[in-house]
Amino acid sequence: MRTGDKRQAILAAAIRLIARSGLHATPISAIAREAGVAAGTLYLYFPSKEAMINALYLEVLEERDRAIGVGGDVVAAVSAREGFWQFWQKLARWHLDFPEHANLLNQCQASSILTAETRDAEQRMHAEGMVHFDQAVARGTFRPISLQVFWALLAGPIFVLSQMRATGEIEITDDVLEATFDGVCRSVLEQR
Amino acid sequence: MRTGDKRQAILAAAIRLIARSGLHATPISAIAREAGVAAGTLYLYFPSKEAMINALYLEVLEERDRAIGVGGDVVAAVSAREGFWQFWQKLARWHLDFPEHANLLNQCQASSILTAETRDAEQRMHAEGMVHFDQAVARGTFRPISLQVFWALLAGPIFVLSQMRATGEIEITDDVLEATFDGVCRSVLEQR
DNA sequence: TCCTTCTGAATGAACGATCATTCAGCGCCC
DNA sequence: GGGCGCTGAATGATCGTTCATTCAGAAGGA
Repeated sequence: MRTGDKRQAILAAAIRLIARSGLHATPISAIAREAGVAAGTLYLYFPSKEAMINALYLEVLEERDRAIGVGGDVVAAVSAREGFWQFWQKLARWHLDFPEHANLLNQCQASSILTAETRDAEQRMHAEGMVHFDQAVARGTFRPISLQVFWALLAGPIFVLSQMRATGEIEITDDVLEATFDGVCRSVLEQR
Repeated sequence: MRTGDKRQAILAAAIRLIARSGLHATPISAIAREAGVAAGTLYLYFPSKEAMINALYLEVLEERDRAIGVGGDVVAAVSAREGFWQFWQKLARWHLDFPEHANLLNQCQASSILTAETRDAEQRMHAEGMVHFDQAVARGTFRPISLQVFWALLAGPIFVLSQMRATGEIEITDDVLEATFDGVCRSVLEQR
């Protein structure tokens, strides 16, 4: 087993269990058992449970950012809608392909377990994405709205669909995804 | 103190503490202290902590449904956009006026603490809202999309804005609300 | 009206279970 | 044999839940 594999095993186990049982009902002992390590091993990699969850949150966030790219799709495509689709679809697919990861982000954000340092790190991560957004607005690709409203209109529907599917309220087909994307386009894209 | 006041005091205390500390870090002892009752008193009103949270979830959900009405606004207004605004704005205002309540819904939904009975009860609550939606689609008020996609496009942005404000990432002004609503209208309203 | 009896809501100390965390010791590889 | 990665039993704190006890007030008789 390579160095660092145990760390990844612990984080992967934590994601599975937190998604299955919730943050409130996922003890260290269960995470260690699921990861196939001893409880004490966890404290070789993280100073505390809270620190572990914060590290997990940031790693999952980075994973998602890596999966959707830095936003280069929007600038490199033939049409505004096509470029935006590439970007939006990656974000949606990630949330649907990794429901446990998406759920972890949700639980962490809502439960006030994240420290100020974690939130700062998140802000710094998102800072580079803003550059692409400003450029796209200046070019007339997006309607002139603030970045926050833009993100709410773009990502909010994905989060709701993802959560609906987690509770079995809906099955996400390509039709559903395209219908949602069509709506999102109308809300944020400059119609010409 | 009237009969039932203690029950309400317990639920109100639970909302405050769960929003402040998270579901994972809110013991019965703290809820009882915050409510000004003994720990044992909690078990006169609820069979267990889990049952208390489930009851709390349903009551907050009913409270929200009561605040936004049954959807009569959409049918009774002079214009489609005006009627939809009345409805959408109530939903948005509720989430912004009661951030602790909104956060509770979020934490409960994400943490798999809700029982199958609770989810069933929620489904039954939402059933009546569908009737208005179907009528509005038939009348040509809304674009022909499924109820789930409609809800995702309508409510998703509100949830994101509400969560952003909770973390201090944004201040919600009337401008922000109107810009978001404008986007939502473009995505779900039939443009004529 | 006054005294006695009864009721049940409320209490909070106590309980066993379980939690996060620690650390002395084990085994493995250089 | 020495150092390192890892173990898992031990620890004290804290958890959800219980229940013997309290006591304010309702009920009823004289």
